[in-house]
Amino acid sequence: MAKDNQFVSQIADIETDFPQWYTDVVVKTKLVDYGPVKGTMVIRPYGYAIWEIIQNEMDRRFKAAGVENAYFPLLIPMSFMTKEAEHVEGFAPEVAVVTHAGGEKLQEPLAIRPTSETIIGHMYGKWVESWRDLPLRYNQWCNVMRWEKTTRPFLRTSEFLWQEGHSVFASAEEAEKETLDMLRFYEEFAVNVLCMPVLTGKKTEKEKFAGALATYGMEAMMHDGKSLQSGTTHYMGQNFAKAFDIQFTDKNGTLQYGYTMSYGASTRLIGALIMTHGDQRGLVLPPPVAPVQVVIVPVAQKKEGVLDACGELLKRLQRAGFRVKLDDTDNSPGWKFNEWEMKGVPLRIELGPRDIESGKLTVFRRDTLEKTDGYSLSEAETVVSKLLQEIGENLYAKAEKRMKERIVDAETLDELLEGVSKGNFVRAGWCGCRACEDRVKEFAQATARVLDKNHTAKICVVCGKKAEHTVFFARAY
RNA sequence: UGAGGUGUAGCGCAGUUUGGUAGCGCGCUUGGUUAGGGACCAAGAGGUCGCGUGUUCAAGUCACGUCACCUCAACCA
Repeated sequence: MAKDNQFVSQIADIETDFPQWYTDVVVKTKLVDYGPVKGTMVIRPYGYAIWEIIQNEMDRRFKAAGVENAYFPLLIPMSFMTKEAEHVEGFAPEVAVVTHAGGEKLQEPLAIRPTSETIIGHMYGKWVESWRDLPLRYNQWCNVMRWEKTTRPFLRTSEFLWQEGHSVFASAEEAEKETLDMLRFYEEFAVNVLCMPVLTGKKTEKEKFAGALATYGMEAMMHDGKSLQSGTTHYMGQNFAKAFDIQFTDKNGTLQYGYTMSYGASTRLIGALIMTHGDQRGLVLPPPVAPVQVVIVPVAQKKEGVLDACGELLKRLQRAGFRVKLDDTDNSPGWKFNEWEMKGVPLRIELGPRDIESGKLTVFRRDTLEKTDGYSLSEAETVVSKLLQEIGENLYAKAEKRMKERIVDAETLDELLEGVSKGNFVRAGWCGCRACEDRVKEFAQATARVLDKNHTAKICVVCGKKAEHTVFFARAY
């Protein structure tokens, strides 16, 4: 036990020092390392493997929904950035700009994209001429740069990886529908791939994207009760179409502006995963995104037949379609157990002389920390399949239970403050005015995350007037 | 941008008060014994003490300057 405690002490306490726990976990499990430039991170193979799975799963869904991939340039002429008034105001403070190249000062400074609405708007302006050209529904996987003051691996870095989808439609209705469809798309992804419950809904004016008419968000509740925006969709109306001359001739021969929308989800999803499911021992990865779903740890691996049996099991499970790893390094079994638990592998199989002799399968579940040897080695494929399924469902259920328990209602500012201080999402009425929203922020350091679709509150939590909306307030990352 | 903190071996740190041989733990290399919850023994390798200037016979240690990173607030996927 003493040794076990020693191991645990390598990671900060998850309950009392969550920020440090997070930093410890991402670095010690080799997901990331800090880059030499402030706010940059290196995504190491184990972390990048998670991103690749997220990409593959999401990309497959995009393509099924009819979205096409493309790639637009990293550098954007500064003049593009200023074409949409609100957009430039919102992003100017965090744009990095290239002023010199080839040893000379550039005629026009070039923005390193913080997001690509402008350059894609510019290209769409060239490509759209007729109603027959619409809709355009493109997505790109890329990096973007936002010069943030405070940074944290995955949650907020100067440069991050994401996908950004940009569509243009002939009608407002179609663009608005796509905006809501994509919100549901993200939600489905969060639930089924990340095993992560989320709240989705419309953002307030204050929280909406610079240049959008409406922004919708997907918020996930982290282990400490704070909220993390994990995906957003934006309806731009004709704002960007007018700024970039995205015009087409309709069926009646009339010149019309298109309606645009965009949506994005980033490597922040990995941060969300870690903070949603992690525990005192480190990462807990849901089977659908785990780069290693099953690790086979040989016991007494130098004894005759052990490694052979492990290799055979490895091949069987690989053939069955699982992501499996055999750890045949020289480390002791105990060391491997702890290491792979810290790295969040959902299922571990311990295979030693005893198991080979008896034909039993010894498995350890990361989510419940339970070890059993009641399964048959010959049925390994079926057992693994069943357990991975159960683990995913259990992780979702646990996270959903926690989220539901931590949504509380408030009718006064004091109640709201008490709620968010205890790490809850607070559901409360809001009259809709900016002053009251600002007051919540000032009083409780909490922001309006999303509007509740089931509007139930009667009065505004701040001013007591009639509530126009019911809002989920929370402290956020 | 405000407030605090830290820079010494790959990692974590001690040493700085009172200037005088560069240390500890882990990790790493080699060999051996081990093996069902972070094994043990032995022998090794590894350092411009963040950077610069100064004081001094002598600076990791003192002075001044500078840079970087981390944490917390304000701003943000």
